[in-house]
Amino acid sequence: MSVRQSVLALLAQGPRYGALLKNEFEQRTGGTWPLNVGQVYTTLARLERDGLVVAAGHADDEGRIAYRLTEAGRAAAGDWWTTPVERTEAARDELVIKLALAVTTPGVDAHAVLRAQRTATMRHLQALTRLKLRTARDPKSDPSAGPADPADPKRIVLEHQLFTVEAELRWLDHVEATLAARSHGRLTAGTTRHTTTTGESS
Amino acid sequence: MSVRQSVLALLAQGPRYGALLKNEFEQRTGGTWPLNVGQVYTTLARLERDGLVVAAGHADDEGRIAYRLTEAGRAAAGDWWTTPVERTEAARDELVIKLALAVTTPGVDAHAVLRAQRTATMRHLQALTRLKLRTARDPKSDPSAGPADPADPKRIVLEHQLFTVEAELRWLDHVEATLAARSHGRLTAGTTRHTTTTGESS
DNA sequence: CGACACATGTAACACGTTACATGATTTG
DNA sequence: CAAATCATGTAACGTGTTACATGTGTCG
Repeated sequence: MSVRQSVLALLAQGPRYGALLKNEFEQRTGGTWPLNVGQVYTTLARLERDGLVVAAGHADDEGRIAYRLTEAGRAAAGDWWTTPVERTEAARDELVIKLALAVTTPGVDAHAVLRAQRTATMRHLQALTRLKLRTARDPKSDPSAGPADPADPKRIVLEHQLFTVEAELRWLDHVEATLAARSHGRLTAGTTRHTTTTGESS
Repeated sequence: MSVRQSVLALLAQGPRYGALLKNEFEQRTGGTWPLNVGQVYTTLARLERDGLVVAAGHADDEGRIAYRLTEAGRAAAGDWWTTPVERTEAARDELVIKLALAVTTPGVDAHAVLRAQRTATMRHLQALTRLKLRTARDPKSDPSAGPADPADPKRIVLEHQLFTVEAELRWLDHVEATLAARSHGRLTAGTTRHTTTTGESS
């Protein structure tokens, strides 16, 4: 629903045409998520089908076709701001499912899965940290703009990623520690392998 | 891809029929994610189309039709365990997108959005904490089973949710603090409204 | 027998996403 | 003029998801 809602939110600022919506979405989300133009048009078509937007009819001088919100559309856009995103139903997270299955599947070395994931997550965290440092001393294109805009969407998005990845890492460590504690008492299953240094498995 | 991969992983333990796959998935993920049986069948059909599984042909005495992995299927299942989940391309997160747009949309009170979300997230966190406490002293159905199974998928999933929600909360606070700092120095844009108590916008 | 639970399966839709076709305008 | 750019739009596919139709035992 993110793209759909975003298009609504952007249109709430005034009529826009497809390609502009693409650009505005990408800029306003800090260039984090590329948005295929085609998807904007499919989204607009679906929104029109649902009576939330209407096309301005025919193209202007440059072939652009603006869309604007209907009353229902304006309501939907407004609701988005006031209604919190519901995390009640936990999202199906591939990593969590994978680990839950891993620890309950005989013959699968959950430790190996954990270690591989940890490495990848670690790498990701480092990449994000580098990105943050770089962005911090290069705020968009304004070399002497003071202490960086607090409302910079790029910053907000990046920091969310950092918080999230850090949490994932902590969780991985936590699970590993918990699992390690088990192996201490006694070596439970015969299928569990402990390769001390290598991380590879054929 | 989660359902698809999960079905592959379960089938790697041996042939299964549809309804059994549903049950096993739900149990092994701690009952966190209900899985519509119909989806199992559609998934199986798609896996068969892709040559990863094959049906055992005709139903057994009780009308069950088992599926088993092909060679390609076995390979795909194995790859899942060794290949880490890639978070490189940040997932489109509705909340993050929403806030990024909120802080860059004139006329939208980002503070109000933040506060509403914070309340909801807080509530969610409390629900999870309660759930954890309850589960802690009631490990599935074994009243005297010692210090709870470390490999309990329910525990793993629940803890991931806790880590994640806590991170989200920290992030929300962080953004709020950052934004608040801005209002302190000087009132930046003319479009920014500071409704001290109300959170409504027409 | 009738109700219920179990099991299979299909049809339909949602959103996201990409690849491709087309036209117009700008620019070297 | 040719190439690049901007813009629109469609067709097709992928996964997830639900609603519904159907058959088959079991049990009171």
